[in-house]
Amino acid sequence: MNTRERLLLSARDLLYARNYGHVGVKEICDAAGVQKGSFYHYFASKQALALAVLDTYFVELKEDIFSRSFLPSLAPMQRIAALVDNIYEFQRLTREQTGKTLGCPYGNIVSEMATLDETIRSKVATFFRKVEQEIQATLDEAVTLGDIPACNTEATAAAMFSYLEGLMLQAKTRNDPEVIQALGSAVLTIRIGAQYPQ
Amino acid sequence: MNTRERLLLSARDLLYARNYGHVGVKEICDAAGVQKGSFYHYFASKQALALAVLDTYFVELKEDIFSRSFLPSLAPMQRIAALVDNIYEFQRLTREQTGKTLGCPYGNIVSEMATLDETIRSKVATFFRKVEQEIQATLDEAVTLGDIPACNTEATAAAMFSYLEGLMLQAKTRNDPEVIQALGSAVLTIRIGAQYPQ
DNA sequence: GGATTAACTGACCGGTCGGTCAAATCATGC
DNA sequence: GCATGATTTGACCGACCGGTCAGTTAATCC
Repeated sequence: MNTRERLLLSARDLLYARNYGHVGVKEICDAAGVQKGSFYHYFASKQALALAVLDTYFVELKEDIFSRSFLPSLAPMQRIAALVDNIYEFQRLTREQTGKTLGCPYGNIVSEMATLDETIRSKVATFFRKVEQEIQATLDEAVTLGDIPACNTEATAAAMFSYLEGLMLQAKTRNDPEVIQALGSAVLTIRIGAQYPQ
Repeated sequence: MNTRERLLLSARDLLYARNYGHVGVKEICDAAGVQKGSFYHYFASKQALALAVLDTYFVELKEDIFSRSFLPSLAPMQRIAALVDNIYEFQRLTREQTGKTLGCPYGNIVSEMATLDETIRSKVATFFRKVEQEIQATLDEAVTLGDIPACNTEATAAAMFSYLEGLMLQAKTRNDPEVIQALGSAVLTIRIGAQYPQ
């Protein structure tokens, strides 16, 4: 594995576990077996590294979870239910491996950095929008199929995603992923602008 | 105003705006017009200061918002709607004053510190539970009055609160409090364990 | 083989971190 | 006036921060 990739992998794990401000460049280098000088051969700054981690590995994680949730074989609303299951499973796994429930990688970094680094904030904001659009497309399909009454699917998708972020923060706060399973089903009850009573 | 109080007030504002790891003891002291030595006369550590801020000013903020939401003159579910309104109003105000949407003070610090400081994590977890209990009591009242069908009010309260945390994270991510108003009404649609179709 | 460039090394930079401490100053009660 | 304890001061500590840089090594190309 090349140097740049080793740095990105170490950074991914350390940043997710302990956040940007609490992880030093030296620590990332040590974990990757790389000298500090080499770090700055591949990345212009610590911030540039963090952006690269967001763009590659954190996005990869989202792709992985989404591809296992948004299956054509499932009915639209079942895909959203599967998304909750897969988020739960991922949080449960990291809890098993690290002893800590770490929450959402994107949610963590944006909570920490939104007011301090506009580049990071807007990158996460764009990422969030994309996720919401995927959920919205699923809701549109559900409406078309008549599975749910017509509603404001854009707003409902944003609300559902906000709820999932809230759930992951709850799980991190309690250091217990089970809350995601216990409360996850409610994501399906969220509705904005429903045109008919349910 | 005495020295300890000045330190707490400076810490409250700085910690809320820029988070624990990104604010130094010296900066808090400078803002309060206090020497560093004096700081350690009143607080054993930076962590102790943060805990004191949580216990006093952040709790005070919550009390303030809740007392203006959970009014006996309002029907139970209207109180929850009022809670959303007051959260929105607070985020809008801080955005107006600081140019940034700062999100939930508790959510921010627990997102940053949950994996690094068990004392802080459990304090926030306990605080969250209390908030959920207040919401639950309101839901119980709504069920008793027949305003909503019976449901698992404990789980529903936790889910509603998670949603509110998610909304505040969204507002911070977009640096725009309006999302709280746009999506806030959906909190009333969240339901877990409803015994009858709505 | 010689030149060029990429990759890497490790010491070093100024500055900041949380925290300490002995001494000075202040307020209080007797 | 004097003693006592609370409060304040500001210099100081070692560790660490993100980042730099001159120089070495390794790979590539003509």
